[in-house]
Amino acid sequence: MTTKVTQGTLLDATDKQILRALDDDPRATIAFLAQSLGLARGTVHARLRKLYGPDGLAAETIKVPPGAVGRPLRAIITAQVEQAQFEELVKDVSEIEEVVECLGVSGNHDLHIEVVAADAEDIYRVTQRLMMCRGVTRTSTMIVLREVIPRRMSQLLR
Amino acid sequence: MTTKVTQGTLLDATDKQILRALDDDPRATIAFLAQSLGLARGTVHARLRKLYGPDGLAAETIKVPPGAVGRPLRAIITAQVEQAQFEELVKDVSEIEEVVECLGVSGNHDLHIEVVAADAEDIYRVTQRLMMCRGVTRTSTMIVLREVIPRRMSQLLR
DNA sequence: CACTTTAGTAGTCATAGTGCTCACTCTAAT
DNA sequence: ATTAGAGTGAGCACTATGACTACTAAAGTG
Repeated sequence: MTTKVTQGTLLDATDKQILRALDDDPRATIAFLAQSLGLARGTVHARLRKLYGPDGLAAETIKVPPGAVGRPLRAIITAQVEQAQFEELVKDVSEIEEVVECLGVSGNHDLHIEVVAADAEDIYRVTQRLMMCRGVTRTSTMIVLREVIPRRMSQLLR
Repeated sequence: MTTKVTQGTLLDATDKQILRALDDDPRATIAFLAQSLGLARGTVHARLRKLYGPDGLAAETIKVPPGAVGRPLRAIITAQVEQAQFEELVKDVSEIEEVVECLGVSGNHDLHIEVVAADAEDIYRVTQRLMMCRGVTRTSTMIVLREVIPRRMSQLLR
């Protein structure tokens, strides 16, 4: 088995089974997992300790619909930046709490920023704030009209 | 308090506190949460039952680094589609397991698809498969070079 | 205003789960 | 053949859970 759960190592079939079951029911007990997966309780216990441990693959996160925190709108903002002051830029962008993710991508645009907001005006304000971040030269905003496939990971655990 | 946790309702301060603590430590016990947040055990128990309950705001999901399941590369693919056969298209795209999310967006591109893959060749294969989905007329691929700000939600729980 | 509803607190209880050991087995690698 | 790593099943003391109680406080209704 390929079980060493450290950076760069893969999850084996048992890890995936456990994580999949946990995705179904995040607060399932160890005993329940063991029983429903046909494993010994100690085994699940040990796996979980590794998965959640210091250099494990921290395995869960909150999945709050942005609407539940007053920000039902989503937008994708792409931004072109001057490479010079990159670290300062990252700091500036990080401070915008509406920013949910920021990726550096290949292609015409340098940054790919995902944002949640209360309404259209709010998105406008966020865009303005982004324009004021050090190094940002241009932005382009796309509003998310529909979640065609909501974010999913469990299909990767097979 | 604004506590009815149903669709369209907001999380109140207590819900947010609990979820934030849970984001830190997904497997924290109810007793621990109660103690560290200065609430009665029964209160946390009741809140959690609602949050995770049938019409609660299902609150956690697995957060597996795609590298841990053999797909260290990420890409954003934008696709233009013919509106006609939309439902069929969604079905086709859903069947591609490398697709992690698919959003309908405003602007020039109709779909905004996030993909994980084993390597560049794998991304190429996924792109080819997307092109073969009913209704897709054009795609454009951006490789994710760096996670400038990793996906984060907890800043919204304040 | 009195009344009802809803949420929280602090306490109890029986049941169940946890984290930990141990001795044993199985498998793959040396 | 021997060793190292993982899984098993069992047992242990300890803790957490879920469900209950009686009581309090705040908010909404007639």
